[in-house]
Amino acid sequence: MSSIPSRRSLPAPVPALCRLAALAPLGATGTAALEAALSQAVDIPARRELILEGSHPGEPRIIVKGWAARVRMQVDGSRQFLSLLLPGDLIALFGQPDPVATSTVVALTALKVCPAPSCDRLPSLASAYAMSKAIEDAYLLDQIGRLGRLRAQGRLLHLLLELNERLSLAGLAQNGSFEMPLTQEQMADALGLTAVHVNRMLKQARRECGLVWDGRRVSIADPVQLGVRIGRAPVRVSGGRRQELSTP
Amino acid sequence: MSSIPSRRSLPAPVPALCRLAALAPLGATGTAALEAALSQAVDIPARRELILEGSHPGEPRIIVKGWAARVRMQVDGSRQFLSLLLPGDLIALFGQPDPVATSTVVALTALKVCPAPSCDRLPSLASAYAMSKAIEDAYLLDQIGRLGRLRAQGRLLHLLLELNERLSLAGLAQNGSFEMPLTQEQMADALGLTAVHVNRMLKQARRECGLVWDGRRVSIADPVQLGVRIGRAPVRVSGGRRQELSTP
DNA sequence: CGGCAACTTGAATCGCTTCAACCCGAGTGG
DNA sequence: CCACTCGGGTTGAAGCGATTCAAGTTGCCG
Repeated sequence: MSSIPSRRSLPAPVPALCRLAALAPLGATGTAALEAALSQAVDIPARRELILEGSHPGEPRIIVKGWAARVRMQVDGSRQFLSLLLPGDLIALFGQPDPVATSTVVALTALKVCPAPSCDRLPSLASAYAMSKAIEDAYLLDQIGRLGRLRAQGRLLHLLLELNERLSLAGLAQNGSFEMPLTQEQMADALGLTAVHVNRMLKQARRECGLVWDGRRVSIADPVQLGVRIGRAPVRVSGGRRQELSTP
Repeated sequence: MSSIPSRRSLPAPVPALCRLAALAPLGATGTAALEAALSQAVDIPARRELILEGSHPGEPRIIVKGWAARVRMQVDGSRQFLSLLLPGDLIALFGQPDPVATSTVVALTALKVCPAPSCDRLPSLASAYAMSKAIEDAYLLDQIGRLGRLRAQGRLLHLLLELNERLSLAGLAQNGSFEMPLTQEQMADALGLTAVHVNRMLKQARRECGLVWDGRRVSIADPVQLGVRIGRAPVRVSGGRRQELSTP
């Protein structure tokens, strides 16, 4: 919720730091390393490709600001977003030697990215990275479930709940309300639908689910209740004791 | 006893070992550790669940024989297979502390599984595991692309090519022909379709694509050409130079 | 002002699901 | 021995959900 370490109980001013601190206690050295890296953040224009499928992915980086997507192109020109990348997410983090990128990463908005500090000497960073990777994998599985077994409206609401959940971790969503920079066409690429149909489902969701979307900001009336309604549980990747996802 | 190291150039007698040896050079100690683990393989009946979503996943294991699936259940009772697990695949391998399984793993056929030797003291095993994990991730991305942007027939052929590719690595497929233990209903769960429609697409594929499927064995006339036709490239996760996974 | 990208809406078409019936081979038990 | 069931495969017909194509709107920016 609040950044873990010590001093501030206010939401961290930097969303990316806020997210990573929420994944694992960073300690003074981890925080310092990240802040040093953050100061080297560079700007990337929208539509720029950060990683090309089939090429060497380059050094690991952290998304500081803006949204990106991992994307797969089909021969017929249609696109499928494999996952969305939000502030605090890591890219180009690989375990195997001599890695080759398995997907293209493209900036959906203007972006700020910084190098991800090496975690070789910083166990606290290493475990934050491991958590981040585990969470990313879990959301990939969610994406498969969405595309495989949900209809258009379920997919849309499911994804909005995921975004709310992930942005909350970085302090970028409050009470089911968050900045939403994607166009309907980009939503369609994420959902395996056409932009036209996303538009229709959106209209329906506004009517039936208390969804507000003015083009810049999304507000979900009651995220928890909506999650129950469409059968979506929050993603959890560690912590043996039952969290309070209780249905008593 | 020995498999890769020295004497035989024939395919290794144990498919699981064959696959892991193909991922990274195992060396004598790695091979020995795996063979010791293989001798502890146990039988699991079909339909048994090996890991339950939301619970602690238990110790890492290797699938020695048979097929399994990672599966997500929907509230309405429909199932979606997230990935198929074949001989040589690892399960319950996590990087984060105190992990919680993000998907259920269920045996699709009768199974033999053995414990996966710890890789803490065996760098060669560690890199084989890392490769295995990277490959698994890559196939998850393929699954997303399949479900998001392919029609039924494309999905079916795409998956069959994936299976051919993966089984080849373990020495379980030759010239596009392999044992196929899945029912059409299980294929449907993997493809996000209904069993009825899988049946129809199969019939069409037999007519139009030179596919043979007698219920136990699948044969693809020309896997390479079919891959080109439907726009599928072999999965590759490392090695800047082009590998050849050639099917000569 | 024109031009462009994103959003909106309608109508026709298509792909897949749904529901149904039927076939077949492998047990199983009277 | 045959009637029975049961899981898996096969096929037809009807219905619906999503796509496609097309036209029109809005807002933004040079």
